[in-house]
Amino acid sequence: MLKTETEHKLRMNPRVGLEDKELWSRFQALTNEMIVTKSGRRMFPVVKVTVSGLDPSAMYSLLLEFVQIDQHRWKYVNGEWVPGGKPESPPASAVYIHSDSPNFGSHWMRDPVSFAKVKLTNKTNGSGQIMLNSLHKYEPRLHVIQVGSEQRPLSCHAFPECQFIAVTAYQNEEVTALKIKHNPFAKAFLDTKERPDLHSSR
Amino acid sequence: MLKTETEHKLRMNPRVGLEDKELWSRFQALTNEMIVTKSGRRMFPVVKVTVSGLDPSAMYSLLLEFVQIDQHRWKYVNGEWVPGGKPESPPASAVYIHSDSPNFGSHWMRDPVSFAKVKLTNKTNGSGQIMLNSLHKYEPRLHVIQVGSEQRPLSCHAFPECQFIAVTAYQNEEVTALKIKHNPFAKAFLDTKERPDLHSSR
DNA sequence: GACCTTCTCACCTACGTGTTAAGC
DNA sequence: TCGCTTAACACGTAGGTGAGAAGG
Repeated sequence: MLKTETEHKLRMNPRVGLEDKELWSRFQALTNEMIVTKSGRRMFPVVKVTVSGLDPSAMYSLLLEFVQIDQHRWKYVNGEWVPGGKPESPPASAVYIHSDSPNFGSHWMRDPVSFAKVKLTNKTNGSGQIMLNSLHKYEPRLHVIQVGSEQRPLSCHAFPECQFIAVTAYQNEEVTALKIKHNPFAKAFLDTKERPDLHSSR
Repeated sequence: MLKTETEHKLRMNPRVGLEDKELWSRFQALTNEMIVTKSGRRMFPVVKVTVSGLDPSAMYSLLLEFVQIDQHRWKYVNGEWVPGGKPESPPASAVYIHSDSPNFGSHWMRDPVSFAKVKLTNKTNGSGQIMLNSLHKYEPRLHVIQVGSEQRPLSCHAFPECQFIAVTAYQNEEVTALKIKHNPFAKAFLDTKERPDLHSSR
């Protein structure tokens, strides 16, 4: 069953699944926002994927690309995101290489692959950080690349549930509340930002 | 100059250098000790090496092996380590695979390679931790392995300066004092363990 | 003035230290 | 008792949060 010809490996078709889809969908319903800072800010939720269909003994790299999915700049007015203004020139390629790269197919398929450490910025920074235009809309896409053999992409998988607008400060307070509710690092703000429909004492 | 034949790559001779030799030597002079715990304990100092002489485009893994260098169990008596008792059966192979593995020769040669995250234990634990026999003497050795092509070791480099006795609690208080003096994580104990020949009044 | 960005801050998570007392 | 191991602990490092004030 397991052919070893390079020809066979190149034809393998990776399958990709997004984890935490329910949480992502709740942010998507509100129009998600991600903070960008000079020194780089992590994403929350985290893009986390299950991968299958790779050759266990072949070598791959996993890349997360951030694609600006429309031309206009966005603006938050009266509780709503509306297109407006002139678009910024799209920055250089926004591609994060997963730090486990390169690695065997068996490694990528063993456990879900987390992109927790990717950092978003609005300044040209030291390597490893992703520069985005503030107030523009992005969609993350996963690329699986086989090492050697021309490095051409084996597959590309888009995550529409993970679309977001890059911001330097949160605009929609419902987004803020949902981030605080689920991100352990924001636990300090749990008391003050609880939804009014919950027990608000204490 | 750069031949691409596999035959050539296999013949390349990696060169390895140990960093922080001066610090390691100071511990060696006292007979170094490393704590082992159930949940795993990091080493201090950290084994850190510079690597050169690899094929930049070939793929390698770096392994740190802990070799039990003599048969007897050691005992700390009257400020001295003396051999004694019967030796434990040597445990299964104690080999730590650097988490950047596998990677290109260019990656390993770009910056010094740190083994800061290796954890030493005295219990059979979840993977990734190195089990050692307490009160036995060990020497770390670095193996450079080329991926594919039979996985046979390209080179093996021993670090006699890094020999240590595994312990569950420090025996020589001079070792303790030197660890506290240089390990940032032990800064809480700097006041109480200062050498008497230094200014001891804050 | 309105909008967007930057900086500092308190407050967390997460975990690496040797100490100490208890366990065996 | 003695020797060795374990677990709880206080106190650090390192760095991820949004808040809020200040800057442009």
